[in-house]
Amino acid sequence: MSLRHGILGLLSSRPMSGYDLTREFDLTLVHVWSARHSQIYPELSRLAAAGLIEQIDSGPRGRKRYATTETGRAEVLRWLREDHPGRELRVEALLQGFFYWMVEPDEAVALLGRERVFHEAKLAEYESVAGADIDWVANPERHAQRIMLEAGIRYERGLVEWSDWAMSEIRRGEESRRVVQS
Amino acid sequence: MSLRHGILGLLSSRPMSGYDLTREFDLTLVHVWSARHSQIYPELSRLAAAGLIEQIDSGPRGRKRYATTETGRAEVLRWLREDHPGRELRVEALLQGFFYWMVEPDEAVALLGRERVFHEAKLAEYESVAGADIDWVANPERHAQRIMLEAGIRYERGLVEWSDWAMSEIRRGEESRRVVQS
DNA sequence: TCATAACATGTCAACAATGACATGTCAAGA
DNA sequence: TCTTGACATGTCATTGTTGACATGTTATGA
Repeated sequence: MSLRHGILGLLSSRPMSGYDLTREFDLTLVHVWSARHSQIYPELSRLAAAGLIEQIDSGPRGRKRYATTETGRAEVLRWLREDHPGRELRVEALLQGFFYWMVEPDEAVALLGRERVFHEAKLAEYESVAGADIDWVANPERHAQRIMLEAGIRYERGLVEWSDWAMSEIRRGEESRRVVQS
Repeated sequence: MSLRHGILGLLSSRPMSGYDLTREFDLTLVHVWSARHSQIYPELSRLAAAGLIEQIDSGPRGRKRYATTETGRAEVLRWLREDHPGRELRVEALLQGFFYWMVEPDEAVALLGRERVFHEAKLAEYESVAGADIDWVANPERHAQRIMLEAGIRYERGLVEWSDWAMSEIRRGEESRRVVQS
């Protein structure tokens, strides 16, 4: 249940409302863990009931700000130190790759081209954030963000390069089977 | 709903039982999309009811073999050509990275070291499969598997290299803040 | 002969996640 | 004055996923 820890982690840096948390998930965490407001609000109630966070004040428009409690911060640390964090991947576009053999090589190459376009755009987006005029080492929190951004950059760059490799590999396979057959 | 398409894709290569499918998911697809037998069996019933697959025979121990129907194969192709395959990532270990600032630099480095160990082992595993005495281009299906294996190799290698980079980056940040402070 | 392990299929309660629906506030600018 | 868009919080039905429970078969080798 990482939604809980994502919220707890964000609230450890500063008090936030459900709305703020939703925005934060959408802007940064979404790249590794997405969450909608419809999941966040009920979880805030549960976390408050469990004593891991508490509502510290109310603002205009019914805004409710929450902060972590001592127990809540301890729970994030316990989670960070945990022995077996989930590393499981679940990517529909990569699942599709296993079935590229079902289409003609030309089309498989086209599908890979589509992947390349997507990952190249993502890469450009990340690189522009990384290149922005920000003092990334000013504080440890921003530095952690920069480090995770780098993971994203390398991930996307890896997939761009992989797409290229895969396209040429498909041509190579096609060629090699053509030769064997004749 | 990619479970459905994973099953349909696997059955497009050869008829299989729920047991076979579970094994296949566990051996290969698990790296990008996991599924347990408790999810597979009910889905097989639904797919059969929808006319996308059909039971072609029965074997010993109550074994039931299924094959795709024409409609089923068409559905896989429709899915492959679909405009917006999900590329969303959800990796708990990477979510944790955003909160590394909550622990001391030494501990953050240790946590990254743990990640490095994990990804290095995964990488070695994938590389040993890739290096096995297999004719990967013999047929398009195996070739697709090799291409996806390559994605895994690059993904894991990327994370090993990223871990190294991140560890040195944390040291650099620590140093730079120490200098500013003094 | 018997134990074990792999083969084989299923159900179900609990939990996680999504997308749609629902409601209302406040600031800014036309 | 009014409209629009951002702010803000919630619910709920449906669907996806897990882990535990349940049951029985067949081959292998001790």
